[in-house]
Amino acid sequence: MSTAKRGSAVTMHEVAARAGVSIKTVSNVVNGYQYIRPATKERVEAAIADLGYQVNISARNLRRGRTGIIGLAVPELSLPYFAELADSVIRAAEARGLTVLIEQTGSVRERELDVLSGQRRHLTDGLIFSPLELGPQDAEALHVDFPMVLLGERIFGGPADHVTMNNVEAARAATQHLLDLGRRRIAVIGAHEGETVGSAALRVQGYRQALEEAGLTVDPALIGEAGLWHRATGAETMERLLDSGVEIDAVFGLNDALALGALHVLHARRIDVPGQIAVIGFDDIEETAYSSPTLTTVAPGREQIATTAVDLLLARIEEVEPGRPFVQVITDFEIVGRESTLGEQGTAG
Amino acid sequence: MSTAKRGSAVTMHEVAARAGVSIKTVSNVVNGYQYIRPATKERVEAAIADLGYQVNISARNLRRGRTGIIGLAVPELSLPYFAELADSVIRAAEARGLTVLIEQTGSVRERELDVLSGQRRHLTDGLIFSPLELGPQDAEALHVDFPMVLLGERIFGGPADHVTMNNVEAARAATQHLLDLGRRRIAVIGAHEGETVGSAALRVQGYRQALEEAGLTVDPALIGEAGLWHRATGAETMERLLDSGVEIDAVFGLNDALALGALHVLHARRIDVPGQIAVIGFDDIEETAYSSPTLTTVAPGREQIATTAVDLLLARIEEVEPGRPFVQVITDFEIVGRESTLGEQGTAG
DNA sequence: CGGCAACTCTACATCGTTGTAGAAGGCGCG
DNA sequence: CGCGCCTTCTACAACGATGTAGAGTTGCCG
Repeated sequence: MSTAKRGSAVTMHEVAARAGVSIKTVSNVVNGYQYIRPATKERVEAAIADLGYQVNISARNLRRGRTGIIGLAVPELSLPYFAELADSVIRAAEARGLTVLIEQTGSVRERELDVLSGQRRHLTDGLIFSPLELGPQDAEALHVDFPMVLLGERIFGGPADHVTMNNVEAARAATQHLLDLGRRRIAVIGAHEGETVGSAALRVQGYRQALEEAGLTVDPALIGEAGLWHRATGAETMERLLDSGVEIDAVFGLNDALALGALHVLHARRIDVPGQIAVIGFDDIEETAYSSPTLTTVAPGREQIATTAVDLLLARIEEVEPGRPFVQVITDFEIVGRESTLGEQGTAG
Repeated sequence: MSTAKRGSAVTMHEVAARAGVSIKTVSNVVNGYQYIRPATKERVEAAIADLGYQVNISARNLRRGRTGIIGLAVPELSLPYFAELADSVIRAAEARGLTVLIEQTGSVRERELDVLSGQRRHLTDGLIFSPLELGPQDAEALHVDFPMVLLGERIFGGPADHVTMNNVEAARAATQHLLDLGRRRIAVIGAHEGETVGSAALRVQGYRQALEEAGLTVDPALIGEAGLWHRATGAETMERLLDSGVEIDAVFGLNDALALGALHVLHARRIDVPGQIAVIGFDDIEETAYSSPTLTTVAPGREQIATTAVDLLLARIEEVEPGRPFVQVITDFEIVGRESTLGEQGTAG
């Protein structure tokens, strides 16, 4: 039914010629301009179908000064949390007619800085950026002149919209969950020594708060460092803690990967979870519902984060409200209780 | 040091004016044209730096007819295998100066077809496509006139380059691994009834081959259907098989997610793995090295698949060899033995 | 019936870059 | 000296779309 010869691009000129109208009328039809006689519209549409015409996005972008693409910069897609986040962002963007271009920073500071200044910014209308390594010394770099939404705590006072969960509060709740179960020797896995503004610091802070509110003192021997928040480092840190001989009856993994790594070690060492040691994670990645035992964790409202971020970015791109001050949106979280703290009763159907 | 006012885009005209040269000379400098006096080049470069100029990619794309972006269409990033694959593809593309735009098809046939004809094709120079749902009836749709590389078995005789592992052979090896351990009642999870060309069919075929070579007959009661290859469906199928009362001493999950779902159920039912039932998966996603027990699986050479696919696509895009016939590249695989079949001896470090 | 508004469509300039063609100057060589 | 060749740079016309301005038509109202 269609003569579609897409290889050698059909342009509006050819469609216009076939329909016997001007090229601008074709443009008008394509863009849904209202003042077109139905008969003309039909002729143009028929010509479009016959020739298999599709608009040249590069040309449109050039003319409109917009690309319809937004960038999403994350550490790595092989980290399940970011893969799931990317999934949600892509869905949210798609629902709003946007396409997503993903950049991986590999949690390397230099690459995170590149993202802010790189060539790729010209391919996109805006950026959703989840930095891990940038610190206060990079605040200046965040003063960019394109629409950007940052994911994660507003740690630098940076000039951009932020979407984040309340890390301190969520970590406090996670710790409280363990305290409620009668645990008193709660280890942390994933702390970053010296850091004061990142997720690690905030979550540790929440942990401390919960302990202090419960009248307990924080034992430094229970704070396990882990630079990268991967399964492997979680496993290593767990081993280090166990080998140190310090008494432990619960573990708070600052993200799920760490907690899963810890779970792995506990299993290997035949330590009963949650009998001897209860474990809680953070992020609610899908895997936590299928590990053995299933992992109690903090669900950060991924969908909500994604849609909020896309909406904020779109508002900036479209300059709905030109001088709007930068906002910080705090999303909801929830403790999802599973076997690693509740035991068998935590089992789902 | 730089007067950078990027908001209202600096163009080549302004750079040219400031450097006192023609706009084309600026273009020449930017593109590394060789016949430029060093002095001129310096002046232009200084002007570029002063004004914070960056080329407008849309304009360049329009003029060059290329975008430097390749599309990657996968079912879902929340499936770890595809997230890890996307990770590898992005890295490979980046190393070759390309950017990747991801599309999720959600394993919906209609959306997979959209990918082949959609608007987005104009944003990209080519496509790496991992279809799951397209069947023989869609062969026609695969006749596209843009560069495309398909991931997965060359199931439709489609006119495109293919990169795939040998599914049949790999599944045969996986099954053989279980047979070598003395297992005889090997269940399969993830079969697709009636399918003859997809990964499911090919892997089941490999399974059958191995059994037949071992002189065993294939018991239909051991073949568990599971449409979606998710953890949840793996769990459901495992439960169904167990409840059916059929004797089982091993399970072959046609992908890791299914196997992990099965593992979860076995754990919940206190069935010893691999004591009573050994489990093997397929894909070697990172999670398999950290599950409890760790999961034996088939590693498909993800990096190799990604780099090969990107290279093939790039060759098509650049028409290195215009009429080159379509190739099918078979990548290597490897059985990674872990606890779920080998028991404790399978433990790493 | 004149005038004004609402339609419908068109010509042209323009977005910012790069390819083509060629001008201008210098140099070597016969 | 004159020719050709290399070097350096420029003017101009594209790429394919859309915004602007405005030319014709209708139709309605007073």
